Amino acid sequence: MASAEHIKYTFNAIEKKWQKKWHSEKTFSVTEDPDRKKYYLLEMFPYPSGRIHMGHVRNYTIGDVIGRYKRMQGYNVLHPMGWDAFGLPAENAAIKHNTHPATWTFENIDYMRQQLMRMGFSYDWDRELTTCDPDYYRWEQLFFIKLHEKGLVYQKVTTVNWCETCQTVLANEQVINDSCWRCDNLVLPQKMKGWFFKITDYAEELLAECENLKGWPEKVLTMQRNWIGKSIGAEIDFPVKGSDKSLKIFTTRPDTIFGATFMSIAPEHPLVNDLCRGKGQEQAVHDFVQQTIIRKQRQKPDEEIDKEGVFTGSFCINPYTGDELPVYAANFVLMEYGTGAVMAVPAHDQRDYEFAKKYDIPIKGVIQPEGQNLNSDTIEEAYEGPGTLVNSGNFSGMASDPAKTAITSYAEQKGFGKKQITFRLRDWGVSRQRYWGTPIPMLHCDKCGVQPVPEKDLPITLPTDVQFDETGKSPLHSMEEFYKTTCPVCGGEARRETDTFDTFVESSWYFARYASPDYQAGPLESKAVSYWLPVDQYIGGVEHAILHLLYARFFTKIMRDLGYISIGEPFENLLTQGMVIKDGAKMSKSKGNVVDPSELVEHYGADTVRLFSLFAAPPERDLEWSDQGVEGAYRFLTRVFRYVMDKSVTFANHNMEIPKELNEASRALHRKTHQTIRKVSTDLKNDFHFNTAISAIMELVNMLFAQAGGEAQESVEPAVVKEAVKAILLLLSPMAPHICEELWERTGHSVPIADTPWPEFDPEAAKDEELTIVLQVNGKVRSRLQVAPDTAEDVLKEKAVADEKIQKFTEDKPIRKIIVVPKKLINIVV
RNA sequence: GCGAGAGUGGCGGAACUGGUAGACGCACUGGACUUAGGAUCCAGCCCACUUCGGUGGAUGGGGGUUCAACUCCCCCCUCUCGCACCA
Repeated sequence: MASAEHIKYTFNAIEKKWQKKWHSEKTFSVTEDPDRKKYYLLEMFPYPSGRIHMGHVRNYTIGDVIGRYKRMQGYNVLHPMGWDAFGLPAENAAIKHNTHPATWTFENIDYMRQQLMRMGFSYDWDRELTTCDPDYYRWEQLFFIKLHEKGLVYQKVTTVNWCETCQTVLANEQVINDSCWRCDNLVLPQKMKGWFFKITDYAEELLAECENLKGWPEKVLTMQRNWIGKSIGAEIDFPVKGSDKSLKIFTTRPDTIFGATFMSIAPEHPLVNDLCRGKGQEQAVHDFVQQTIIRKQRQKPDEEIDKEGVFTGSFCINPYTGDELPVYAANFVLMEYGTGAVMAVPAHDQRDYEFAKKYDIPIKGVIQPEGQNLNSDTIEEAYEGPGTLVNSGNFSGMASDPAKTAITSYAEQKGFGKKQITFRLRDWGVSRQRYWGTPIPMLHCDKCGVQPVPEKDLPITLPTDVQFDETGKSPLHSMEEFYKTTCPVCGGEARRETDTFDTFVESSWYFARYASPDYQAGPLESKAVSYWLPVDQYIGGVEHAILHLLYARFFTKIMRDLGYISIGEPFENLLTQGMVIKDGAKMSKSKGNVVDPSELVEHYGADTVRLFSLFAAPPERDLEWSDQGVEGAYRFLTRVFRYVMDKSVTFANHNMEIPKELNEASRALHRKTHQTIRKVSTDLKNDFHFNTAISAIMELVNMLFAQAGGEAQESVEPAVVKEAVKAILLLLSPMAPHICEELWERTGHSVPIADTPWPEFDPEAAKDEELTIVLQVNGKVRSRLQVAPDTAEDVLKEKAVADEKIQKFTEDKPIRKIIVVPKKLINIVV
């Protein structure tokens, strides 16, 4: 019997021992090996904000289990880690603490790297990359220049989302409820010049390929589809009466065009001034436009505003009917979508209906729903469904769908319209007025205009000797040494672009760089990327369902079209893990419910923290943190440790064969062992449900304790116990690797568990000797039957009917039917 | 408003293609060991009734299909997330 001291679970020493070993022996470093099947596993890399939080721990633990499991299955597993190191918090911290963003960032990285290592994650640290490293972002600059050549980036002045607090522009995707995604302050519209990626050129492909992303959660795909927002319709020109101009509208309902009774245009529409000039409406329109714009800014996120508008004084001619339609500037028409002008059909569009009622505009029904009689004088809401066209000239009598095509073709023939597909997706604005980011490799020459920086001059490195002031403005804007340059065309004086990239650019391609992180001759080494890509399993939070994942998909297509890679989609399978919750709310400093991973590791060890975050909930669901639950995970590991240490001497000294003849207790354990291997293997393979896998292992451990405890029981064959313990250690090792390696070693294994193959179960051994057949009478459980698995159906029926308890319920009632579910149950209907 | 997901003991969560509802863990209760126990081990633990053998009820609510429903269908309620005047 081992001494108490000997069996103490000294997790701290054990974990550090193995972490050191993994590090020094480069256990998890990999290289391309064409003879082995690769598995590229990736978790979303962190922003180095200071310390890792529970969300990271959960995300990376899930990934680590998969990585270690795949590795034991013989895959060549690439599992890298790095840092999304550019971003605004570094600048804010720099101003606040009077330090440099780089200093702050690198200190955080050092600290967080050590935290991750302390968790025992199986990363290939040789591939660690940091996006603020010029060796990384230089390739981003190269992409940009190449895309500029291809016409896929351009500069334009637009109304952008400006965050006053962050002193920068935000992409549409970064505006949440009209507020900044980072600081939560209200975002204001501002006109500004900036660089854009033509992501809309890829809208169709990004949408279509959603169909092929079989390994993605439907929820994420739906969000992406909605975000891209494809609408098929028509663009029609409505001539302005008494003018040579016309108003271009977009509609998805050309079949309702005969029902148009007015036009509405966005307050910001460029024709607004022309339309009201000389009509006596200038003042009214001007006031309305001003008022609407101001109100839009002040509007609260969820507020539904009343539909309002003002007559511009002009009329448009409906090219189908010749009707004169009054043109209104209306507050609900969006300049950013379609053409910024719409034809209004109050009978068949609820918004137009409300507007028409308010301003007393006629309502004209042109779609007759099947089996109803729509009377446009009495309807109380618009009918938006399909139907048969009425009052629609030659098109009357047609059904909505064919009418859409017919009416559009007519416009095409006559030359005043065409079929048009509109996307909700906007081009991606990437200019940020910030310092701590990748410099945009462009310059402006007064003579030659905007020019890309020549490839040979790359990278444009971010200067480090900069001063910050309280305003938060980027120091680059006033830094002559940086922006003063010469024009590559004429050699004259030129001004370098002082904006930097949106940091989402860095995270849009890092997964590809991991394949060849140190490659100097280009962004990607083709041999390496063609071996490793695509990512087989990507894991991260749902909060990136649109932003990051859409950009990464876009960049993959760009890199493909630039010839760097041959794949079109970056992530084969996507797992979006749920949030970590405490006391019913997301962990946050303001709520005071944060749990610090490092404190827990200190107290219980990394294995316990890992085990609990896997056990408490399946990965895709939110995880409710429970301090007592952690205690339970710790208790379990301690139990395993004590049990194995108790037997370790026996195990280490004997290579035991399992005898052919076993007593009942031994057979039961042997069976349970193989059933556990089967259960854990399927849980890990199918849906990463680690919680049920762990509970299966717990059951096996419980059985060992139960058999060891009872004195009256027959003794269990040591070889069978050894087999069970081996299985427990192997199955548990991806989740709690340190303790398993330690016990593995102490039970006499010289090859580490990480290099040991995943166990196979013996179907013969896993087979139940006896089955419990449930006996029901009229669907209610009345008794149970123990039978051999191969018992014939007639015998089963016979036994069931003869069962004492069953007889109580069936006597003097005729048996109408007996239903037999093989190996499960018998239901007797009386 | 639209779209997606979810509602199961005191709690986190199990339940394969319809077939024993509540695995496993936490909390709780009792016992053993003990100077002590907040360590460990064993046992109990959905609710109600009970002659302690059982009986009835129970997976948000209501209805339906079926020999059999947490699981399938219809209606309703609640919660979470996403989108939100997208023409």
